[in-house]
Amino acid sequence: MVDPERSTELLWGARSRRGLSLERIVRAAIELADAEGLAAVSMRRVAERLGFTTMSLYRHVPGKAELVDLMRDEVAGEEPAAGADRRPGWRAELEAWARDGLALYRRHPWLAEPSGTRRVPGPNAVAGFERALGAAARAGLPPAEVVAVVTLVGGFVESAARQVLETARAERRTGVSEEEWWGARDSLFQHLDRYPTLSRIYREGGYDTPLDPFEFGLQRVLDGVEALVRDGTRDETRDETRCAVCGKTVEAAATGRPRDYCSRACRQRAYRTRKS
Amino acid sequence: MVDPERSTELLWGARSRRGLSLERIVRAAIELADAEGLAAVSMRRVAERLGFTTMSLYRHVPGKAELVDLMRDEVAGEEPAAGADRRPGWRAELEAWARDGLALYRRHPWLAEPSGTRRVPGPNAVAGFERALGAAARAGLPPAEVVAVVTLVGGFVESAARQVLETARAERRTGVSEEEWWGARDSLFQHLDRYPTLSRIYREGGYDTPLDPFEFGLQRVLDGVEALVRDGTRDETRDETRCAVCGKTVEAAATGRPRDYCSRACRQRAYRTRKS
DNA sequence: CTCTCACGTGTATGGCGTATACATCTGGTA
DNA sequence: TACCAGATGTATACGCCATACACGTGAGAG
Repeated sequence: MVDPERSTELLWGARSRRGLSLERIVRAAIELADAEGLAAVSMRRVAERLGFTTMSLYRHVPGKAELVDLMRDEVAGEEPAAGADRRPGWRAELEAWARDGLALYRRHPWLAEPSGTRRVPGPNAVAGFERALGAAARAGLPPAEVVAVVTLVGGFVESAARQVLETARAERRTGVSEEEWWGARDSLFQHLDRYPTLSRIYREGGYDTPLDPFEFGLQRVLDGVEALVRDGTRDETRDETRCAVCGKTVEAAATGRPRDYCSRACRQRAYRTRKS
Repeated sequence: MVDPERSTELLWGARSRRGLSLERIVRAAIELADAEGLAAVSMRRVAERLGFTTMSLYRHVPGKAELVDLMRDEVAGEEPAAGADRRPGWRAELEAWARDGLALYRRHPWLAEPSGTRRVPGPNAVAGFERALGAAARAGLPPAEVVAVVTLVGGFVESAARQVLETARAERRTGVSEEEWWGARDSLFQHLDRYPTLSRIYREGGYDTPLDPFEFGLQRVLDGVEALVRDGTRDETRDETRCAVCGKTVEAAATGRPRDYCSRACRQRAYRTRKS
């Protein structure tokens, strides 16, 4: 059903050979999704918006999964807002990348919507990845850690975007704020005295002015990366190395092994990965 | 279509009033999802597995969305593996919580699968949340930050679980390892010289033995939280406070305002949130 | 013993992705 | 100019999905 091979071919192939229809289909689908969400994107509706029959789409796109892949990569190619701050340094660059990512999700909220299709990276998505790699690489980390850092930040952006968009959607749906909505869920909060910490934190005002999950999380994540960077540059001659799985600093064993793991669990994981 | 009110009522209500069917339905649906994925869970298939007609389910469950809510909360109530390490201290507890979360995703991979339904928290999910709040609260952070930390870690676990399960699924599907799969995508990698950093990192072996995204990311995230904790306890008498949006440390302005923001962007965001 | 009503069934509707067979349009060659 | 092959669009149909609605039916309450 889902054919990654065909998807990559479409994503990377010479797009406008005949200059015509594939792009119009993708664009129409994006407009539909922007207006009504991913759920509204059906082959029927896209075709009808273009004034064609449903099956005509299949002359240009193998199926819906590939269409969604193309939609994703198409919007990934949009230029980030030029006005934003572009300070130098790996942290500022990574931060800007993350912020551009969130802006992309804001422009196209359906990106955060679940779709059964597996994601195949297209040229525009890879270009974004490249940009993030460049930023992370300037931190001076070893290559595998550069990749892991970008994966981490990228995953965080998606997760935070989902949270932010979810609450935004909840507010818009009924016209009431998130706070009021939860306030009305008596049926839920009736039971909350079973949870002492939760209700204590609620009483103490932990929910009154919630921190922005994106801004807060981003700073924590980048702080974590920064700790890793500092840890690595601190002292090159020292007899310590990094766990090859999770990156924790570990003192080299007396035996002088070339690579160490911070725990049995991590060692096992490394072996399991290699066995393939 | 999706009715949160009804969902909460079902999730929190006295479950086995008549002792029988709702639980059997949920359990059958979970078995189906465990075996064949969320996509295989249709009202037909669930009913047929129980030896009833499709419509009989609607006597016990208002619709599919609510069924999925119930499935999620049901598995959220499973006991975490008892053998795991249970060291004290907020960091170890939060780490254990995250690891239990990942284990849950491993037992029920469909949790990470996208489903159009919005998630309504049930009692078991809230119990997990309570546990994480307790751990984070022991770090001595102000309440709003405790909530934000748990949100961050929870979001990370979901994101990392998705990544881990995705690669695991990719390996199983064709029987080849992730590495070989990507190696076979010539049509993709042909174009990769357009991306200098990416190909340099690839050449330098950044992809040869990738770090475990869960283990690596978890340590970074917790390092970030730890930096926040240390920052807060370091010096209470100092004339500094935290940005009310993103948690960055900021020096109090000369004017002695009660609450400060680290940047114009964060101040704007705070106002926008309050306007509701 | 009857009434009632929760529970299960049968049938139908409208939407979906897409397989297959057919029609039409177009451009290159004879 | 005539013709034909391939590209492009169309018509119809199938099987799946969630679910609305009207209808039985059987066990417990009065």
